[in-house]
Amino acid sequence: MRPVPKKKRFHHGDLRRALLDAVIDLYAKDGPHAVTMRTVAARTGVTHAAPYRHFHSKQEMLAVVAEEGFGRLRAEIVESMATREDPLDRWEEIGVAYVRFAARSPCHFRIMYSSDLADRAQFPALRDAAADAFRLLLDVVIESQKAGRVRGGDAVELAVTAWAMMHGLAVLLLERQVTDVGRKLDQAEALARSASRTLREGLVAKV
Amino acid sequence: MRPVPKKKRFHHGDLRRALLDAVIDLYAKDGPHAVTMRTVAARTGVTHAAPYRHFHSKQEMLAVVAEEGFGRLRAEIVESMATREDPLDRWEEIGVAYVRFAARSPCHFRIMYSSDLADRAQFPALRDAAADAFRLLLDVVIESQKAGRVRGGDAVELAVTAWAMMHGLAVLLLERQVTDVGRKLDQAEALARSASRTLREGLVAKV
DNA sequence: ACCTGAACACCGTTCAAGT
DNA sequence: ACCTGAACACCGTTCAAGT
Repeated sequence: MRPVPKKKRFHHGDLRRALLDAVIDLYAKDGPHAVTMRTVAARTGVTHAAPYRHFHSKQEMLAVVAEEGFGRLRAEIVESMATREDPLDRWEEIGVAYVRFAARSPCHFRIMYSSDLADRAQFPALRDAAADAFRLLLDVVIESQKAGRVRGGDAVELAVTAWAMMHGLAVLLLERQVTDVGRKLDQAEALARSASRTLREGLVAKV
Repeated sequence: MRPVPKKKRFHHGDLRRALLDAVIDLYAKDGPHAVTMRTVAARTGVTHAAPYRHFHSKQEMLAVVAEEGFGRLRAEIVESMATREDPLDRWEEIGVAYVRFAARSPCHFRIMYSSDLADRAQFPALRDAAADAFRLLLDVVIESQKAGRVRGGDAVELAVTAWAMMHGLAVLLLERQVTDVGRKLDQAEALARSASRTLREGLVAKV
């Protein structure tokens, strides 16, 4: 009846969790190259075959990390949206939150959009998590249109336009392709806010 | 005095060129995973150590491909700009050309912005080629400001905003994260044009 | 049920040796 | 000067075997 003490049943209470955390740790410490099945396993104190009990492949393990990243992004967007009432203000806040997430959680962001996970059909849970985050933006667009605050037209297209702008900013800042601008978090946020407002003007223009 | 016939001096007349072309061929045919020193070498009929006579590393070889990509992008932008006189029209045309390039040359585009080449300080020629392309956009922004056609402010910031939007669109379309929208080239171009015009409205707004 | 140890087929890179 | 052949230290993945 009495179960074996959980602590010593296996090497880890929760190896799966430990592996996912190790991915981010190693990525943050030594870069994307340092994240291998072998280093991740070693960091959690198991051999490099052990992770295959919890994930079918390295790709799947990274997909779970990415999925969690989209969950966190969504939570942060929801939180930032709560500070505003006006739909256009909310729109702006989403964009700023998106870029801020990329700046604060660069490892998650890079894994979320890594080319190895581009085939979303292969990772339904990841696709859904990404869609849930996008849905927040889409809802605000629809709300803004209903309130007559932005021009009509395909809501998805407008949402994609806004998303593209923020995604582009996040990527360019993260990859340091924007000369020095991305070094300070404040600058990244300020740039995102400025870009958001420019876009807002453009969207309001044709109401 | 008489040199050895060029044709048979070595296995290739221009192995370097053949290797660079093989990178794109393999990428287009079998994806990024298929591009290894060994497959690239095999495709050009040499052993996998031979490329090291022409490039210090795989990374450097890809950097040269990326550099050529930026050259082609720049040429296409110049060509598309020539069709317009008005600075704001030129601006729009740059954006469309950027997205069109990504849609037509996805392999080059992906290599140009691959995370492995993110450290531009390591590849000065690549950095310069990218800067040359960005310079086209920046010049149009400055021209537009001088003509009083868009609001004032830091020209680099405005140019980055425009670049970010088009880059974001290109990336999202290429990675098929925009649901189905990116399947047809025409749709990608149309979306880019629409987004460009929205942005233009936003930039004109505060003149 | 979960992990180990050894093996397999791959990588990128180096280097003595050939021509 | 340019390429080969063999070696090295890595990968991701598989699987019989242990507990």
